[in-house]
Amino acid sequence: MSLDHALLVSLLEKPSSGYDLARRFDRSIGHFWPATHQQIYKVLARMEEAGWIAGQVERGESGPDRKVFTATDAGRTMLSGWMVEPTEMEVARTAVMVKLRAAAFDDPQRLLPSLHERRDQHAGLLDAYREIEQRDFAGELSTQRALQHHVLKFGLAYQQLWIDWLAEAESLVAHIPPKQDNE
Amino acid sequence: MSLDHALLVSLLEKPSSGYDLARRFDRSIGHFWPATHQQIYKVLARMEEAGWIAGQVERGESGPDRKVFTATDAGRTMLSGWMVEPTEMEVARTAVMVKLRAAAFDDPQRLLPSLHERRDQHAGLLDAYREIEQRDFAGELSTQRALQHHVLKFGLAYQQLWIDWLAEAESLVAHIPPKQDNE
DNA sequence: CCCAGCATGTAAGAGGTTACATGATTGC
DNA sequence: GCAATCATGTAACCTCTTACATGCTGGG
Repeated sequence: MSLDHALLVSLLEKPSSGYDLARRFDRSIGHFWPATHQQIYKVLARMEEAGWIAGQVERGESGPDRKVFTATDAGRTMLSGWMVEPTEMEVARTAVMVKLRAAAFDDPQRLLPSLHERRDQHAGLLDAYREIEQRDFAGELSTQRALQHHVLKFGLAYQQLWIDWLAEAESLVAHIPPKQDNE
Repeated sequence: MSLDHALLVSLLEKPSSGYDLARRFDRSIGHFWPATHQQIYKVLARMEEAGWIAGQVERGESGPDRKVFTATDAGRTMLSGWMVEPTEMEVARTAVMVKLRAAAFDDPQRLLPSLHERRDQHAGLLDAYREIEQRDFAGELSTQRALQHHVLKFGLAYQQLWIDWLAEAESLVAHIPPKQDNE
């Protein structure tokens, strides 16, 4: 139930409407906690009722109205308590791993295209992260920025890990004699 | 909907009852696709109905009956088709990242204990993986074993990544002047 | 006698995804 | 006139988690 906390942090960083949050989630924090607008609106409503955030409707002169949310003191307190709780390790469900094991019961070479495609995707993300780093995290950083930068560094290292691992996987799979009866 | 495939692979590796699978998932494949026995029984029933696996009840002389499942040809075909489909990148929801960003609005040092605890957990997993590697993947390996080994290598690198990143995070957080008004 | 392990489930609920809905404005 | 963008939702569905249920056996 931690989309709540991600949204609260986002609102502390900058008061926003649900629509704003949905778009920002596509970029910054959404890389580590993705959410759709449907989810976001629902959680915002729940949090407003709980008193953790307060919404104020802004009349739109040109365009529709927007409801801008701000974190309340109660929300800040809640977040502060959550922050120090031990974080249970979230489980990774990675289909690629299952496929690698499945390859033992088929011609492993058939995996090559999807492995390669997957590697391209990670390389694309890595590039995107690098651009963000260049653009937003060069030179001296405030505390807030430094913390955000460290989060980004995890992303960089994680994508690199995938790229390296997939490259090895491709070469491993490519060198297996095809069509052998292994079971 | 990929617990189906994980179970199928497990059944190809060795025909088993739901109970067996639940216990094996705690160790091997469960590190990359965890599942509880409740889930497993339900999916097994669904897959049997679909004809991907076949169950045979073994009367237990001492102890309860067990229903042992085997992958069918249809199941094998299904798996083979799934294997070559492109794997969409699964999203990582990592609460620690949210907490790091939240720390900018609180005293960051309060994060230290949970970061350290978390690092211990990853170190423990790393050790466990290393033991598995020593025990099960030494010397010459069959195709099946080699593939499984590569999956394990991802786990090793992943845990190491976390450990390094958390260590850096701790030192970053520790060196921030406490109680400053950053917002 | 009680607890741990074997073996199989049902049921309720939380969280997330996908599809669908509405209504206004700006740009081509 | 039509598509895209702004802005906010509802509804159905799937997956996974957590709690509860049952009954039998072997060991201390």
